[in-house]
Amino acid sequence: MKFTQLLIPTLKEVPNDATLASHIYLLRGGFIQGVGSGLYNFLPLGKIVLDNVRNIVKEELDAVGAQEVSLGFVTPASFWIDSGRFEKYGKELLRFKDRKDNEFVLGPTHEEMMVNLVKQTVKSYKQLPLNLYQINLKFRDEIRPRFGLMRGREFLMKDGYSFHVNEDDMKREFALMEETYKRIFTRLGLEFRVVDADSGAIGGSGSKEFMVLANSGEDTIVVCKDCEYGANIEAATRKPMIIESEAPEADFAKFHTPNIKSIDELSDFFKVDPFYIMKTVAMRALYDEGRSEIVLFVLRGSDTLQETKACNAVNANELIEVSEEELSKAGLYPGYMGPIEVPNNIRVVADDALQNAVQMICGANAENYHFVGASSDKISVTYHDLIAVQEGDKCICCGGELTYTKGIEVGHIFQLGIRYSEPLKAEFLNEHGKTQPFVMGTYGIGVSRLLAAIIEQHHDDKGCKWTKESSPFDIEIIVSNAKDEFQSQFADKIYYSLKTQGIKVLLDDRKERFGFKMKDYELIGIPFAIVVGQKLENGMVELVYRDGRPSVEIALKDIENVVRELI
RNA sequence: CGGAGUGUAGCGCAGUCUGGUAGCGCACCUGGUUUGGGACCAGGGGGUCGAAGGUUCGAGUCCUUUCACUCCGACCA
Repeated sequence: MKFTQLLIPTLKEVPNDATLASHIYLLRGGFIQGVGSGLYNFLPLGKIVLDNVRNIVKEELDAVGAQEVSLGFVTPASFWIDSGRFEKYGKELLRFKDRKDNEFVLGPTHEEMMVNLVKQTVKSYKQLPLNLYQINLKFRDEIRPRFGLMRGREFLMKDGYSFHVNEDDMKREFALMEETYKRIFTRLGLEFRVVDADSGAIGGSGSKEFMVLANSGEDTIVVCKDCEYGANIEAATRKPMIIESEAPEADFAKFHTPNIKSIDELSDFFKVDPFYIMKTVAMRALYDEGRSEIVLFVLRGSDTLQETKACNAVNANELIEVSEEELSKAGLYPGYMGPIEVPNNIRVVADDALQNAVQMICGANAENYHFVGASSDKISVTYHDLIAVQEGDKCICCGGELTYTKGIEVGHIFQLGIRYSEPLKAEFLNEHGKTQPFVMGTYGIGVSRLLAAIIEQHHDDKGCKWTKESSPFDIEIIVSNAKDEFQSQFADKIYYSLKTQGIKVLLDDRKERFGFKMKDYELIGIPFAIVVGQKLENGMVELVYRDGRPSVEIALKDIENVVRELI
């Protein structure tokens, strides 16, 4: 394409609402245009990149037997009522009515639609397995859209769903999707990590996230320095801690501890490691239909509570903080709460690390008193993994040191099982002629988010640095002085020549000064450029690398070979 | 939803405190000079000052209401 024929409105100044590199450069480079909170138009360049990413996703999925479909963006509310998500999904679900007062939903994800599609068309085990996907718009009325394409309300997502006769076959497909996703992100030139994840609102058992490593990422992930282990902080586990300092020894007793409330104060007062103190965190758990209760989460004083894990442990929709008034109304004393002699049958959940714990100190649920010599046989609770893994903890796989890093979630795959097929009565006849629900998996990729992720990982202070397969063009030709007939004609000649060879070329034929065009080239971020300039008279052009390598001069006769080499 | 902030030309901003002819830079149009790192000169076009109401002889500026957007916290591809 010729620059003069393309709409590429590059911006010299930073739009004031953009803070993140990807947001700034995508706007400045003329890839996208903001139209409202979390809503963007894709301009010609942005659309080309989006299609590149989309095509890679499609190619890889088709290659392993998945089939593309396209589901309606507007979905009847009845589907959502049937699955129970009409209420549960909350305000993110954009609902509206048509002229006849029928209720509809803009699809935020398409489990219901896809299950319905398959339910109507697949009746026999002979038609399985089946993996269907689409690459389509989604709309989620996010509480707080931000960071440009990173978290829009309307976004492009690839969502895939697989249907199987049993768990084993679903797990086989799940593993296949993991491998396929790795190929997709590798082709896009991304440095990423596959991590264990929490399943969240979608539900299901095993789930894995694909994280693009970038400091601006919104997720904290735990990785092992010595092995492949990686997990979202929400799902990360560790090797049980071993403490060197001795456990205190005391018979079970109530101990006067006036004004000694925090773990630190207790640790000082009793001269024991926080490891031997029980920390009790009170949270209010919210359930469906407005029900809620106070729950006490108990863990070792050396640990901190991971809220997502805690939320899952009690099957709540959400955990919120409890005010001091609510606590005292419930008969609880901040600083003196504990799992023993709990008032009013308040629910208590303890961390796995407290199973069989002895010689612990914990709040006595009485003001100014703690118990000493407490052991887990004194308490009747359920045990769950509740702790947030800390940097420096030991890897559960190999014992290596765990550290934190930041990631952008670009893919998430789930083993759903019969979570949707059963309530929606999506069933088939198995080989024994018996009715059984489909065993499902579901697989998502944030396609438009990938554009942001690529730039987050590949940019400098001048602009974008698109990776080979994502770049809108393979190479750019810059005419140094477009009014110089000799330069223009020559640039034109190699432009057409490369183009006929199937190379995607952008010719900057604008009548602007050299510096102006170089700045735009760097901002847009195509991997290579050929500068046709003054040296042309000596039979030379210049090859510029966007990745920072020094440019080199090449002879005219070598241009095509060099270019073919590069791409 | 809680906290903070911003709405003035396509973009970035000043003007608002202290009411008195709506400005600057970039971009855009015309002509000319320039042409290897976002050129220069001259001329020009473009605004219901987010919206509604009020105070006033007079409101971008003061008052009330409202809308939108952005940033910091709980959700997610």
